[in-house]
Amino acid sequence: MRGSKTDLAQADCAIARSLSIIGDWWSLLIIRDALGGSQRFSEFQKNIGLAKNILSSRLRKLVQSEIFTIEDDHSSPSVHRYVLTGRGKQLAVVMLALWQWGEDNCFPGKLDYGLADEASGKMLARMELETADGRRIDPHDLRMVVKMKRK
Amino acid sequence: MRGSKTDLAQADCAIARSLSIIGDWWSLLIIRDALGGSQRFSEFQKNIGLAKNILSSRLRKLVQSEIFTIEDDHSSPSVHRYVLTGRGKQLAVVMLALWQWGEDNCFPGKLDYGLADEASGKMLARMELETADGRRIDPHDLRMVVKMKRK
DNA sequence: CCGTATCCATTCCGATACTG
DNA sequence: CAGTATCGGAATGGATACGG
Repeated sequence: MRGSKTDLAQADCAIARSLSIIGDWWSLLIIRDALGGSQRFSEFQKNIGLAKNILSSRLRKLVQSEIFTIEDDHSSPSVHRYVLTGRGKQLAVVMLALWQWGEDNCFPGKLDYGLADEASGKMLARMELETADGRRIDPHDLRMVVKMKRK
Repeated sequence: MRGSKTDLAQADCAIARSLSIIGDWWSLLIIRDALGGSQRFSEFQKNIGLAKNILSSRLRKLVQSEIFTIEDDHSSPSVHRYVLTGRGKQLAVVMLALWQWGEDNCFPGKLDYGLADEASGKMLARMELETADGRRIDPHDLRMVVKMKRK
């Protein structure tokens, strides 16, 4: 098995499994675009600026992984739309976390724009770490370990 | 410029910039391990199971990106520890988001373990989307857009 | 307009061998 | 133990050409 990639899909870790599905640039950027309302092949290509063959293969994989479903567009046959599934939409939490981190750490001058909910027009709040009983944790003080859940 | 990768580091999007730094499997898995307490080369290699040359190059990149700093270990010279910086620790939010998604969507039988804070022994709470005024949003109802911040 | 197919450069990855 | 060096194979990515 030289040169073949490790398969994380069966790993015994939720993070590893997530990454096996969405752990590359393009997939996450596509999903980001979709969360903003894009549905068509050409929209993705234009907004993200990646090659068409890559977009094609990523979309195929994401459909297989049930992040998107394909629906027909009334406007014309042989035109379809890529619509996020429930699982796909749930990735908004991951997106917001990535946005937040990038905003804090990748922009020397502070950013004057952020993520909002379009329907209400309201900005999205920062996400913070909390323990199950509602106490905030500063990431600096956290050591994150895996633990059995209590019944 | 055939075959060369697009550079996302200067993109006008916080998510894209984040991904330019941590947008690959191994980096995120290394950081996950570090959040759990790992600091040494061999620990990472053993826990994650990747080739040494890859680990070496990833650690180098992550040090350059100021996710880790290198500190000496008293135990022996020429042994050093990879210690997470503040920026690095802040990635715990991203990790938790990825864990949550993977737990919900990548495990057919529900998982009987989760992420906890080691010091207090308490489980970490789920993260939810909220608007700035504290109203919860179901991902299903969200359309995420970029918006100017108000002063 | 929506993709698929092909070509080729670059990067990624794993195995191994090697140095201190 | 902590890496570096090198090698071949695989996957990724961009450009372009093509078909519906």
